[in-house]
Amino acid sequence: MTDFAAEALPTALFQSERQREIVAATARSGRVEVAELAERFGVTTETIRRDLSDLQEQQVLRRVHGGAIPWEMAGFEPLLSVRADQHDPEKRRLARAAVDELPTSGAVIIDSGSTLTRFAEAIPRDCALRIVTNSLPTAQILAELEHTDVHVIGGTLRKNTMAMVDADAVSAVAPLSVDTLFISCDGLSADRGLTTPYRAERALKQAMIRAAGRVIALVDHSKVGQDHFIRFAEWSDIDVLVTNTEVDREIVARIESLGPTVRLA
Amino acid sequence: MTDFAAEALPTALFQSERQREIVAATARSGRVEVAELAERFGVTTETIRRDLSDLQEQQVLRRVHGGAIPWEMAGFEPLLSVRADQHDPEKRRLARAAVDELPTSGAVIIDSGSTLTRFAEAIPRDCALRIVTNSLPTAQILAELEHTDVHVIGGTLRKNTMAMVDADAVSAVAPLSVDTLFISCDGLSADRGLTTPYRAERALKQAMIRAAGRVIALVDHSKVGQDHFIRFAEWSDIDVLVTNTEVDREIVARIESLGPTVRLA
DNA sequence: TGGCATGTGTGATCATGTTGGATTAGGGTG
DNA sequence: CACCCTAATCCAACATGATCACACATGCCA
Repeated sequence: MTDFAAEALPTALFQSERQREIVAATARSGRVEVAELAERFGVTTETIRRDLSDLQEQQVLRRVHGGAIPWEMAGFEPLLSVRADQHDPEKRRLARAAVDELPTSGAVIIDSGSTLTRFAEAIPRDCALRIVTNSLPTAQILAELEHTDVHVIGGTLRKNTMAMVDADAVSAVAPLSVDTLFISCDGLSADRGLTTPYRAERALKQAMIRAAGRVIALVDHSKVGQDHFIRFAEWSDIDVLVTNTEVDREIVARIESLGPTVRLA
Repeated sequence: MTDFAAEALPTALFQSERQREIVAATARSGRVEVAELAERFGVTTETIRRDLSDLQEQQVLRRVHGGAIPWEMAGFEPLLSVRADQHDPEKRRLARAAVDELPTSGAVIIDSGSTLTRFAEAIPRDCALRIVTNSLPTAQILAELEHTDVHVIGGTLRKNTMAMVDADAVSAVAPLSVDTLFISCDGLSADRGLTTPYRAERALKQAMIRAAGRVIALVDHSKVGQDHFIRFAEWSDIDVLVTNTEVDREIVARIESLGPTVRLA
């Protein structure tokens, strides 16, 4: 019971002040409760509920039964958010490095995955390419690039990755021809190439590889040396592998002997 | 506790002096109240309100209901995208009403547009449908419906609407057959039906209408009576029009005589 | 005389409380 | 696992008082 903020405030607060406090409390403790807030501010639970609804509309926090939680902690699939939390700085690092691999003109595909969403964030604002993606969050970020044409691959939305990976997506990718593909995977090794635990991903990723003249794989070091059940690319398919400096150098050497250039960041 | 209110000033102050004092008080305590200031300076609340409006224009403080707070403290910039939207409350109202038109099973299409994004938010969490949409924000919201299959229509992203409306989108919609379509428009009138200023939208919206057994139009009252250049649907295409109670009742009557049921919310 | 600053009055809007009826979460229990 | 129960929570609708915006009136001073 951290009662540090329990001092009864002498004056009634403005709505905006109260809402600011609620946001701060939510960010601090990760969760606030309606009843607790009502008591603390000396208002009814209905008022607090209205505050929470307002703040939810402003996308500052998200309502849950009985209270609210910070916006960024909500909704997005455990898989992606957990991973993002885990190796986020590394992913940003290699995303920044991979920007060098963007062509100066033409078209590229950006695969789905949290690393590639970080990559999309790292693309300079003056970029003037045609970019194709099957990832909803990546598309959203790319939309802010003024001079870039964003093309979304349609299909059934896989909710844990927020990406389209079904047969519709494959047939939308098949006719494309792009300069560069930025792809990711859930595991890779020198022996088995790029792998994923999801069968559905295989056809799409292979279609993407066929569509691209040049393939750049962005994979953080935690996945290097891990194998999964479904194998979708061999090393001869990959032109450049971008990963973190923390990676096992011996594996890097073996991969490089199989063709790809490996860049560390 | 500096009891600065004790400086009861015998002489009436000039406006500029009073305003300077208000700024100082706001900076000092982080908040001022209209009534309190009025009493302190011996002027009416209306005068204080005018002062606060002036000072807000000079960006030294920010008005809130009942008083004002320092400019810089009004922090956490809420995403203006949602809030800046015109007629947002009305849209939410009619979105809630339109939920009744959802079938209990089967497939539906949800068109793009801010009203329909509000509609997606209003869909109950236990909804178990297959939902097709060409709107990125709508897809993102639908992704949280656990039992719902979300299908995204691919194509080139139109950045101002965050939706796909090109030829790719049309050919993705063409083969579909769904129970209900929820559609919007930029203008409608009894004479000219549903219209939009965007030529590209026409083919897609017509394909959607052809794909659907039942068509529900969600349009807030501000668009009723407005005509735009491109006409994409006649009233015989529309089964139900959901709009706000503020709408011109005479227009409603004329529309109903042409076939559609009109629901007011 | 005209431009300001200010006061006054009125109807609109806003923030909050209140109430009653729906929903939901979380336990049991079979 | 399905079912039911209970209490908490939520939501919509209405009521109320405070606050606000606007139009207009007043008064002051160059």
